[in-house]
Amino acid sequence: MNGNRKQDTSDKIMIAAIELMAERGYNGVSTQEIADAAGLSEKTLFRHFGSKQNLLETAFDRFHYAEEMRSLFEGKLVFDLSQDLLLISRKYHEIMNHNRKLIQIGMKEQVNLPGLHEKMQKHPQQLMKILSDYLRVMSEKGKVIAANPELQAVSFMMMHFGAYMNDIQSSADFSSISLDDFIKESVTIFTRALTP
Amino acid sequence: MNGNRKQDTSDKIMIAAIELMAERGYNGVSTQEIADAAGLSEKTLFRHFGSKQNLLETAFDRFHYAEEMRSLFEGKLVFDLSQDLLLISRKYHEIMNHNRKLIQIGMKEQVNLPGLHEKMQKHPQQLMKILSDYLRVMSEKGKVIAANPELQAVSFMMMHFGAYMNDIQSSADFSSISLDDFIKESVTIFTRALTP
DNA sequence: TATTTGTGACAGTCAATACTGACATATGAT
DNA sequence: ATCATATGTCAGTATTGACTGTCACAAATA
Repeated sequence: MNGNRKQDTSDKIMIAAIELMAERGYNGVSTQEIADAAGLSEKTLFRHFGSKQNLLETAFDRFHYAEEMRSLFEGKLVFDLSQDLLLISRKYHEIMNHNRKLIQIGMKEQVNLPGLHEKMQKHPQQLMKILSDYLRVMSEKGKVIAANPELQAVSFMMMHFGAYMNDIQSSADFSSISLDDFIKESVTIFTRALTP
Repeated sequence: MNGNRKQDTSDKIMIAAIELMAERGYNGVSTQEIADAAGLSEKTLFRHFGSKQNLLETAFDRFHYAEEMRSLFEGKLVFDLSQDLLLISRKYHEIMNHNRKLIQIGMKEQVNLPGLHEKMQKHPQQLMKILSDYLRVMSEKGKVIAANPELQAVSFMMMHFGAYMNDIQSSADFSSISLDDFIKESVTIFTRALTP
């Protein structure tokens, strides 16, 4: 009915590639395996992408969820520290989970994907800017202790980055602590620490 | 003079392997490259280790710094929250840095090294146990608010795990914030959050 | 000096893998 | 029905990479 048969197969291949490479790394997966997983022939893979390298790069550009962060929080921050930190940290994990596979690939390959690292750190950086700006304003409002907003923001982000990385690595997470409990605890801690 | 010529070459090879694999991953490095980097012949590599797989496993066992954590803190904790958290977090980064290359390899390869993940998480787990025990005692002493010590300990560890991972990944860390400043900030935050 | 031990050089095996070309086949559009 | 487009099949190339065997050489040891 529609003429996007080509796009569909391209997508299938890219999705299969991402799936496999996230587990075994770029060099750990063959083009044959990717094609099999996509239910297509290896030849088709090369017809679409020309090279394995290009396949990964294209896949990354296509499926890297790169929303403008700033707009996500427009009007959503109510300047209640606890509530806002909760919103921010939930959004953070939401975005990171959305890009989970790509992040896993990026962790493994610094060499096969030049320039990937910058893309991957864009979200966290944006978010950190938003958070430190927010903390600065809150400080001016007298709702947060006057200190170094950057340092505070970094600390908060690092905590969640750590939790996320821990989650990603242990396929069977035995930490026995749910992500949501952790998020709430982090908010409690920071609220108590930063409230004057 | 001494008969450890054999051990010396073995070590050279293992060190070269660790160095290269930390950057490019297990599949990203050939035995030829490893031998070259070690200044030896490929044949020697196989004479010593039999297989590439075994080389990595042996290297891991040999160079994985796995100190008994408990003894490191015997008598060192003075039950001043700020001071003790500082000691613990510094020790954490010290140990992680000591195992830096191996951790980098472990992040990339879940598949080529079965059982590696457990070894790698031993330190953090031990440390977390120590910290949560410590917080429980502090709580009983009335020096820390009564809450969930495990959750508090996890939060603290996650923060430092995140900082460490961030450090490892960005070869050129543009975060413009020094590790020591971060450590101090983390202690400040938690001290303020946990003190009654 | 004679012997053992560790290493190098070289040639080679065998399997995997990225990638290509030629031809046939299916599917949708006109 | 025809035609263009997208895919499959099959056979093949070239390279790489893990790993082996053989012989020669150097150094420590006895």
